[in-house]
Amino acid sequence: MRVSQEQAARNRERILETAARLFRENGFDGVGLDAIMKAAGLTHGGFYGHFKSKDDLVDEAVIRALQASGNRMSAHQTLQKYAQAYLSERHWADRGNGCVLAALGADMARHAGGVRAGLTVYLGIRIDRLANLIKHGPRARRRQRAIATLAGLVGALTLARAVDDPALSREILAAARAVYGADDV
Amino acid sequence: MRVSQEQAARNRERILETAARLFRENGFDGVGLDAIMKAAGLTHGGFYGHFKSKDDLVDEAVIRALQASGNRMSAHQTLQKYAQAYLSERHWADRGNGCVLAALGADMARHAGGVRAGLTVYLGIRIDRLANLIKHGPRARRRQRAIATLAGLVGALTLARAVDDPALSREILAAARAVYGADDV
DNA sequence: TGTACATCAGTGAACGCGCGTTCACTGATGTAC
DNA sequence: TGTACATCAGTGAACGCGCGTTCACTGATGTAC
Repeated sequence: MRVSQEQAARNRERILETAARLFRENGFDGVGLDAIMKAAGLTHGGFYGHFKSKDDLVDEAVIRALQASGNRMSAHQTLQKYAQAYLSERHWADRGNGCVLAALGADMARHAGGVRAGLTVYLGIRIDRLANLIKHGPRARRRQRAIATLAGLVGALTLARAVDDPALSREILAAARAVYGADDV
Repeated sequence: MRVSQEQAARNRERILETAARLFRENGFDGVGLDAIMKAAGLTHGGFYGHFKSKDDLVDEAVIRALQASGNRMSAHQTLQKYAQAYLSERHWADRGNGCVLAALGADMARHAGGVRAGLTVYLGIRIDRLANLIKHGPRARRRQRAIATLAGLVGALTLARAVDDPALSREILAAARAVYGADDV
């Protein structure tokens, strides 16, 4: 049954958002088109009316999620506040809607195609913005600290999620908050 | 054709080492038993004489790789030297023999079974050792810095590998070396 | 504004391939005499 | 020490399932008159 063009556009959006969430929760290989389409309220056959292939969907979904987290970052006015939010237990628990770098970092490194190119552009922008949030020091040094801090956030969240023991997870997050969320960064 | 017990034990070792490498290069879902057994010089049918299932192999291979990187860490006498080696371009390029946390961090977080439990134990030990390498400050503060530094190393390597542009990869590694490999950490 | 028809978004069955797992078989190893 | 037989590590074909992809079909939408 045909559907209005507006509805079709909405469906496409919902597929993208659902995929962006399910990929972060289960990895690119950990969720199938069938599950994605079903979660988006459609049947799997209609997928190829919207996207060329699963890889195509991966590309678009990742780029969309990257932009979303970029916007989320921009809501914070200091590096410290961003770090506190990033390293919160809420973010730790909500992998599906959280940072793509922490949820899919290793997966993207292995993935062929447009994902890594999109990430490169996006990460450059994010580093610039983070560097601007740092107050003290010469420009090159601020950029260094921005990169190192971003790496610290991503690594801490990744480790806190990989570990099995909630107490250790909390300790990792708290330690990273103490170091990266401190005023002297 | 039957094989001597010593040869069988050697074959099991080779399967484990091959799997530990291929998993780091391609992810748990990115390499099949067929490819692992072939790379180990055997046929795939013999796999179940050595392991109960692929998940079982994942568990053993990860634990083995974690121990190996723990030994590698112990070879460095200061946190700074360890950071310099960890953030080298050599480590960046050699994912198959490098740090499991950077190569499979997100994958392990999603994986059910023994992998995460093994990682928890191992990571606790590693944090202890890193904290002992830090000279200044009270015990709790040294532990905080050890965790934050480890997170920074893992995150920086992950990002440097995920990005598409070699110049940006090198900049990430260099920035992290400057911050985490400095004497004041 | 109403009618007739072409378009096309979505459906669900089917295909083919890869991969984890099983199994009958082979032949060298290990052991009992 | 030599022989006969049981054991069992490894082989390769086969199975079954899941998943990406295709396709004939449906029926509501959009459009031409």
